[in-house]
Amino acid sequence: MSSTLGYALLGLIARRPRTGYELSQALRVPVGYFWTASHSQVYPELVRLEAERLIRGTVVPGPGPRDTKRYDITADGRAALAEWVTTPVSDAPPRSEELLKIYSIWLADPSRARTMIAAELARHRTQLARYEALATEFEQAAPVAATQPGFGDVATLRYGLTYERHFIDWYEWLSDQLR
Amino acid sequence: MSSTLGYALLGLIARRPRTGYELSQALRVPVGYFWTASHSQVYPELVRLEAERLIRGTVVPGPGPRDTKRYDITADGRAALAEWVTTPVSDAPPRSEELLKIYSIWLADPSRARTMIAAELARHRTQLARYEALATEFEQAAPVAATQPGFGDVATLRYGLTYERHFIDWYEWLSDQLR
DNA sequence: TGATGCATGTAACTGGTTACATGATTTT
DNA sequence: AAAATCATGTAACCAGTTACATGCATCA
Repeated sequence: MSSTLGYALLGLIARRPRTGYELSQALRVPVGYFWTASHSQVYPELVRLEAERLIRGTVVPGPGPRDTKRYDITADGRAALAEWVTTPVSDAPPRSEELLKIYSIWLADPSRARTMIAAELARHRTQLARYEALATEFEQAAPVAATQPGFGDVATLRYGLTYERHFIDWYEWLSDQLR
Repeated sequence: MSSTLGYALLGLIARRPRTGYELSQALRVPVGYFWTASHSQVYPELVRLEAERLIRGTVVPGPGPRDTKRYDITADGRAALAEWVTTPVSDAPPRSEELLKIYSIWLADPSRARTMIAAELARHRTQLARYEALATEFEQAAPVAATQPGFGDVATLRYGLTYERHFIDWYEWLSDQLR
């Protein structure tokens, strides 16, 4: 196997069996806070994963009008996923359009630049608030061991939280510089 | 105009005229620390930018065997770039394969997980050291106004620096959790 | 009766990566 | 003599986005 999307799907199915529709819905919001996909990507990928015997689909009567297919992970799928998570990530740095804009911010009109930065700050503060609300929920629940699925949620949420805080700090510094 | 790559190129050319080859070289290392491209993307994009009169190319004798084309930004190009940098970024969250792996780390063999995390920590520490060396250089130079090209470098480097520190803190927390 | 949700697909297009191609000059 | 650098392109492929298509059930 190869594609990152495939592993994103395996990661979801490994937690509990799901239908293609449910997986498509889940991927509209970023999995682990940093991966999205559209349903037009999901359905063909599920076909590929099943062909490779990493997941198994069984037709069940759906809650909607049509029958639906519920996918479950196989032993092979679980092994493939467990192996993938510990292989080194590609060393290509992540792309950021946001940073690329700041690279050329020096030639923008200063008042427009300040407006733009204020808008980005607001956006990141909203996101931070969302993460903080989730974090509060998590803290009230029982602590999770590192071998429980919930650990993935806690760890990625913690990253999201500090990621947004760091972004906000930086934008605050930036808006200071433009004053 | 539209493509992000086009704006990355404009951002470089706005600082000083460059040849296609020089631009390809510059983009092998991420511009603003967060955007790369290969030469096979750069050359066609330069043709498009010139067709839109955002840049102007003049043939000059190159340092190598072939003649080369040196591109300079036009008034239109500068205006397009200045406008783009203050328009809101797409609200799609950035993708991160790294985070997606952590989302499923719970089902990995714990000792392999620890090894992987140690490797990622080392990678981020190396990157941080690189950024810190650059930051020291910048601090020794004269301070730059927000309307000077150097401001883009200083601001993006500052982001890179805190980004890596934040990543390192998070991985340290993570390796604590796995112990 | 019109919108929303359930449910699954295909097609066209865009952006990016990898590989292939060519050929002169300079350095080892 | 071979490798690296200069210099610029094309082609094939892969991943991801947007749009198109269908049709039933439920709710406002």
